[in-house]
Amino acid sequence: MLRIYNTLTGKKEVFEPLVSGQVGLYVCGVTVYDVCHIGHARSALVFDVIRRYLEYKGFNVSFVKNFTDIDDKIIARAQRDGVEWKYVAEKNIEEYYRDMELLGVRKADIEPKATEHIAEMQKIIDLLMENGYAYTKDGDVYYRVNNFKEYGKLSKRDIEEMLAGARVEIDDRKEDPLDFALWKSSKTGEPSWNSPWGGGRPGWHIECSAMSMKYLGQTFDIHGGGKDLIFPHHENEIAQSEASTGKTFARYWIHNGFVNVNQEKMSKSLGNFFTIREVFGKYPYPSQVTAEVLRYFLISNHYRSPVDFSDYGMNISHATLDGFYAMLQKVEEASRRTLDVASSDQAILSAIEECEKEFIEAMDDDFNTAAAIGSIQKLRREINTKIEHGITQDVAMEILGLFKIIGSILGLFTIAPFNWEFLKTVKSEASFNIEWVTQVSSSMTDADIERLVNEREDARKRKDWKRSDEIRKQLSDAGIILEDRPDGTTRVKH
RNA sequence: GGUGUCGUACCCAAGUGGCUUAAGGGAGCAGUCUGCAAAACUGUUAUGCAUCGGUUCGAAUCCGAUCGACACCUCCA
Repeated sequence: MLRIYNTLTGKKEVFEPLVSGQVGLYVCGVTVYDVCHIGHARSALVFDVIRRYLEYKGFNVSFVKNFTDIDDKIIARAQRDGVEWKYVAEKNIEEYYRDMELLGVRKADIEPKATEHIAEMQKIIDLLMENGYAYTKDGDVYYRVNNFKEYGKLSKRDIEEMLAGARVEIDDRKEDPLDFALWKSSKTGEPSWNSPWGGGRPGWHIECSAMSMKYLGQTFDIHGGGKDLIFPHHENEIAQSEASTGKTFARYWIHNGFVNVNQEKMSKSLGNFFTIREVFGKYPYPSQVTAEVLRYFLISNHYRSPVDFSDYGMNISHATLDGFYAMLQKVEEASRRTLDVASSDQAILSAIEECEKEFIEAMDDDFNTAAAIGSIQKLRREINTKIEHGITQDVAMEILGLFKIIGSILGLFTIAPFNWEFLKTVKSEASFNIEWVTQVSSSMTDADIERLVNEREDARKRKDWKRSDEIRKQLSDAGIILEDRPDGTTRVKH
């Protein structure tokens, strides 16, 4: 039984979709005025996992994620750079897709663009005009917040208190400072669409009402986004949508927490701002490895809590994944050996069962990926303990199968175990600060490595420990780690 | 000024009334194994969950106060 924390009620609720077996999921995508940072990555990853889990649970998910490709910031960016606003939007959509591919985030089922839904937006504004929720002023159209009695129900805000805060801008054109624009008249040179209220462009918020309702219906199951969108964006979406339809808009609201740096929200002014691209560029491993490390890092916290991004955190995540991949390598080796019966089989099979149960229990509890990961950690330990005594092929296949399923939900373990790249650690003596190694690509070819490993094996047979250790050192300097197995053979990690 | 979230071991982090005299990971220490390593494994590190009161048969979990951190009220994932 899946339970979801609903921002609207402030409680975890049992999830029951509108139509049994179907889920309509809308997530606010990006406003394409710039490239994505790791905050966007977190949001994308969180909802990627939620979507995958819903699918795993057997729901038929309609996942809609929009692009807001017309907005003040896009226009401002275009003016700053002396390019067409359309170019800014298209360029950043391209960049977005590149980033999402790097991250291994699956595409949504429908990815609509605001500029392709102007008519739908105008229809909603029309309805709002008709029933008194909107008014025009000098070619702009505003939403009359005071008429929507439930305004503030999502962000738990009181209209009176907000006014008392006195930080709302005063604008003579509005009847009330809280009113917000549904439609903005365009100045010359700005993008403009014809409308009953004159040439102009949509205000922020209306695009999400239009696109979500178009593809998922006037009432749909889940609406998500970053915590910062609760107010005003989602509050306004509710006001617009519910006032125009008279029906409940989204039933469950899910909001992910921020990515912080040094306990503070990332922001350009603080200079603690990382784009997805920068992280991939800086982290000296293949992008598939980086993707899993970043993903692991971000989902090892609960999605609603803030998470502090750091090099250290990335390294810890990498080291943890190393543990899983090292185990998977051993299991894969075992799966190639023939062993008819093994005393540990039963223990592992029940550990698998236990893990599956705990994993589902954790995910069912508001997508608790942190606890879910705990369950596979326990299994990893159990497998490592038992695998020394040998396991049968069947059991090895069971293990690999389970990790495949769990991996497909979390977006992890997508790399063939022997292709994983282990963390090259540099430990300082003081604590255990691990630094990113700037250069890991070794000049050694696979043939070189093989030759040295073979030479070392000969040396070990002769009990020439000196030569053996020399070679091990030489390889470790090149970033290749050797582990001697009990049977005399050697595992090569690189 | 208003509103909200949060404060769990050396670090990260789950748990939000009895399953928990607090999961999992990292780090430290002590072992097992090993030619030595590495890896893996075992044991160990919070009678206590910011502080002080209260409610309850029972609280990290509920209530109140205090201290601290962050966020939102303006664009923001």
